[in-house]
Amino acid sequence: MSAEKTAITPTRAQDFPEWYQQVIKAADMAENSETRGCMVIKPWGYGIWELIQQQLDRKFKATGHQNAYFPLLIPLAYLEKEAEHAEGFATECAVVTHHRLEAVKDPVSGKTKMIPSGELSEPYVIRPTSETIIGAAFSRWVQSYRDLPLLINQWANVMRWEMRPRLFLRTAEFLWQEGHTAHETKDEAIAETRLMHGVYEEFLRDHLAIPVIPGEKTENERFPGADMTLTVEAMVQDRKAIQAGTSHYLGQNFSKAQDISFTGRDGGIQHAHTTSWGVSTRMIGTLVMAHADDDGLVLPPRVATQQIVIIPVTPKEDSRQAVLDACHMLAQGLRGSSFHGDPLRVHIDTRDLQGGVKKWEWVKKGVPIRIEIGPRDIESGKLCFQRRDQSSAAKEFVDRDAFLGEAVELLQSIHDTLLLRATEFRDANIAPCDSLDAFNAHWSGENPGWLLTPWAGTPEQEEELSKRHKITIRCLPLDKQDGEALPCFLTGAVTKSRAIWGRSY
RNA sequence: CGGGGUGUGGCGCAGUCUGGUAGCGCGCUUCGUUCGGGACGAAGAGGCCGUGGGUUCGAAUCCCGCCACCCCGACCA
Repeated sequence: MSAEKTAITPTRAQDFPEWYQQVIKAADMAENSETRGCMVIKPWGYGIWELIQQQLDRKFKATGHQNAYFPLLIPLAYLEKEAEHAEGFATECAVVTHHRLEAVKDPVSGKTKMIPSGELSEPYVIRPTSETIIGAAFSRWVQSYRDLPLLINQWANVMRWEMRPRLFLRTAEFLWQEGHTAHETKDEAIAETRLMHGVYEEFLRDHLAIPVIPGEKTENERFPGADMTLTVEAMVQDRKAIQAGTSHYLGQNFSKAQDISFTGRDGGIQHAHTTSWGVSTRMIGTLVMAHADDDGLVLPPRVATQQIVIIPVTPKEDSRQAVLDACHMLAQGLRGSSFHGDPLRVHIDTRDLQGGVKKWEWVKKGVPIRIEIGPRDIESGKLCFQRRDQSSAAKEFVDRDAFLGEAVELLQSIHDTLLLRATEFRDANIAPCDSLDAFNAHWSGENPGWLLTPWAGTPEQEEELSKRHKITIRCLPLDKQDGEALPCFLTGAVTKSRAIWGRSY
């Protein structure tokens, strides 16, 4: 049998990285911009981000956080306060050194050039993350234990001068949220770190249909300046890992460096315990790599810019208006339903294009449900619908009235299917491993998947293995730190702890 | 920051070796046929060939500089 035609070339099996770029292009989500390493996020991609924002923001508010906004530019001196943190971000910082331009005519070409002038006495760094500038504010805001906890979130853009950008996964500028909190005690701060870690896990699972493994980073992989970094790790279709979100317990490192201190219940001066946590537009890249197929994007319904697209089939002028009326009536009805608290997002595609062109456009954009209504359906009261989680040829015919009642269930079923598929794929690609020989052999494969091992090695031993196989410990899975005591695959030392190893983005 | 590559209508490319003033496919516009369907035909619009200088009667093409982007590494949400 000849290979079926796919909407995306190459396919995942042929060239995964190129397939990824083509999916984004075909779905019209984003494009590279003139500005080095930066992307233009187009409406279809930005719509996904807006939904992610709205839904996450609700969860942040529900857990007691408030939004605020801090400056894009950070005084260079702030970054020098926490040594480990500064060192961690130094090579990626973009620096603002001037505050005006001067028009100068080039004597040779006669063209006017704008030359930076007005050098700043103190340069600014474009925020790569905001711990330092938010910490400076916290040090002013916190005076007494009564001012704590301080629970702040910021939706913002940040800049990290990355050497190898890739749409959504790694861009020089990206959008994210960064939560920053200060607490009276270590226990409270750690509880907060875990709470938000849990929020991320739940969000990825219930909203993006991405099953993640919650775990802790090893010392080597920790955020610069953190005492503990929790992560949610997703496996995408080439079996690589993507860190989808992190939550850090920063101890008193930043509060001591930036003097976030307060008078405690006993009248003594104490330093706050702080946390920070964030997810970024990288989640959109993760979503693409987790769910898209060889026909393009596949959107989980909760973050689909449009959840249902209705394509009127109007072959004859005399029935045209009746078909359009039926489409509008159906859309109206559907918009009256709600899915997880939001009205259904329904679009009628009335553009004057061939039906097949429209269909494939929406397939490539990943719309969960496509509906067609034509003259024959007007008489019968039916409609034809197609699910994006099924073959692009599969069609179902149902009564329009019945569909109205089933639409929400249908969307949930699509979500469940995506989550189940991703979970089965992930679980089929995590192998237990207890010997060094098997470990070493594993990584020579093309797309090796992850290994779960008993682990009691040192950071130096971890680094050696990481470099040799181009892998990292993705995390120490939270639910696997107190298992059966087994010998570490490297050192032989008996341990109850397990580590997950894999290649990552 | 190292190694490679590419800059030509909206997109993808040919033309560059062997200088003589620009071409193909897709897309776009219009008309017609077709269509529960990613169709076809015809006509049409659209380009200071990345940028600055040099050689030449003449440069997309040769020489020098610069800039940008892409791919492969090291770094990273």
